[in-house]
Amino acid sequence: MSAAREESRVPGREPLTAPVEDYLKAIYAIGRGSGAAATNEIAQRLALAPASVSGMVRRLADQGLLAYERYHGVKLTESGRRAALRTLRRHRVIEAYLAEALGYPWDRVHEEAERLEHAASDELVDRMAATIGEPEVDPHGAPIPTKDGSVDETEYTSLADLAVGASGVVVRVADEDPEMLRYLGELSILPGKRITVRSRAPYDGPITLGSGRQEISIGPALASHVLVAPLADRAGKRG
Amino acid sequence: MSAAREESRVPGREPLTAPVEDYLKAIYAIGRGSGAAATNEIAQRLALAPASVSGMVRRLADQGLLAYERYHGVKLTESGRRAALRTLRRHRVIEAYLAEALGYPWDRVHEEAERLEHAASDELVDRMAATIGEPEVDPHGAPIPTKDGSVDETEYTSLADLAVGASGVVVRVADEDPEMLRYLGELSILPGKRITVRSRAPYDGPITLGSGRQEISIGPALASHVLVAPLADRAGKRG
DNA sequence: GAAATAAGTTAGTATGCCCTAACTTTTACC
DNA sequence: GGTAAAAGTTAGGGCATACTAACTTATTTC
Repeated sequence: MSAAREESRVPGREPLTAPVEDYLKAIYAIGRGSGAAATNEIAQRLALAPASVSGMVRRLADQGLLAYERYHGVKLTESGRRAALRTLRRHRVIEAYLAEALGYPWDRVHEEAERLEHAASDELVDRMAATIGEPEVDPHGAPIPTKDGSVDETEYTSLADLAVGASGVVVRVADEDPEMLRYLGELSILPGKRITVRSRAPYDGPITLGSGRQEISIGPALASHVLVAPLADRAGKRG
Repeated sequence: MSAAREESRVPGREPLTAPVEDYLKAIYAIGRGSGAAATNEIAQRLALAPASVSGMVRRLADQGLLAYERYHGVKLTESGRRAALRTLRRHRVIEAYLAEALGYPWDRVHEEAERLEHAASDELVDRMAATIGEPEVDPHGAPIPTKDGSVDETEYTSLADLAVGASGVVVRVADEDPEMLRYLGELSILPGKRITVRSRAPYDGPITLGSGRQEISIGPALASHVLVAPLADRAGKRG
């Protein structure tokens, strides 16, 4: 039980609140690399009212974490970007650790990490990473930022955009929806899996894939959540 | 005013906030077994103003977690006790896990656990416990409550109360002060260690101990933070 | 057992973060 | 290029938790 509640800082990090870290993560995810994040999109990702975002965004700008121009969205400052990447590192290392060291199924690591990322110190996260061999990606294939704040920001191709005949290796799947993850698991569409687009039905219809020795068929909504590294054999992207 | 709040439950636990969990832990620690907890003592443990405690205590009573009589302190209800023990289990399992699985030094597990206990799900805590073999005590020797809410509440003797000539096994040390823990570590006064009181200087002076093949001397303030299970050989308690 | 002291409470205020309702600015379209 | 729709903002509240200052109740002391 803590006496001396004083500062209660987490070692190696300014004491950002959980909501603030969530805002920064969301803004990073939206404007990855460059673009500005729209108030409405932040609100949607965080399941908040746009008005709430306006208020918070102003405070974050005052703290120097965001560059904010009224009516024109926000961008992370360098300091904001660093804070976002620290949180992202925490999140993904925790996900990887839960899966690797504690046998968590990949569809449930996200939710647990979502809470732990705000409580774990950098030291804990670094120990976790070391214990499981400094992984470079989380269980869904998302790259883990390094301690010094760099990330692989390669933009991969969505499976929904891969042309018929093209092959690729699944590098990453969206991590938030447990049901979707379980389904992808059943189909064994997992990071590392090599797949080939065999056919696409018209009007955004099902996509048929060759994957290993089996053939499977998925809808475009699902396909859009699967990112692949195209293999240079026959075809490229589809417009 | 407040009634049951819906959303965002942590699996297997009512959605208590971090402050509430801290209050319950503190109240449990104060009145362990029976007694009522005084407002001032709660305030001191949590490093809060007494007025803040009055306010919170009323709300917790409204929620059925405390029995509260104005001007006469509080006691945990059965529901409050269960909640306190869940948090305590989380705390101690996490401490044990950090030490065992991640190589944390015993003087730093407390602080980290203090934050994680509010974010970890019961499932995570149970997986941690299973992974390190269902420990019964944390690294400082404190008993870990079981999932179904029972704890060993044995009251041990403080080393400060052990009579000259008496022997005992260290079962537990206070866990909050890292510096003290490092010092105890240097002296290798650790849970499991067998010690004998060789002499006591008068006027609350230093206590000389035989411990293994060495002889060490500690002050009564430190000794009061070391709990021992007396061995029935020569003498009993003092005072 | 009354006065002094300690302990505890209420009142009023602050902060962080959220909401809805109403208003303003930007954008998109004919 | 003016107007409707979309996007964003401000105004005004609410809730949880904390604080200080002032008041009340309980306990101690002579």
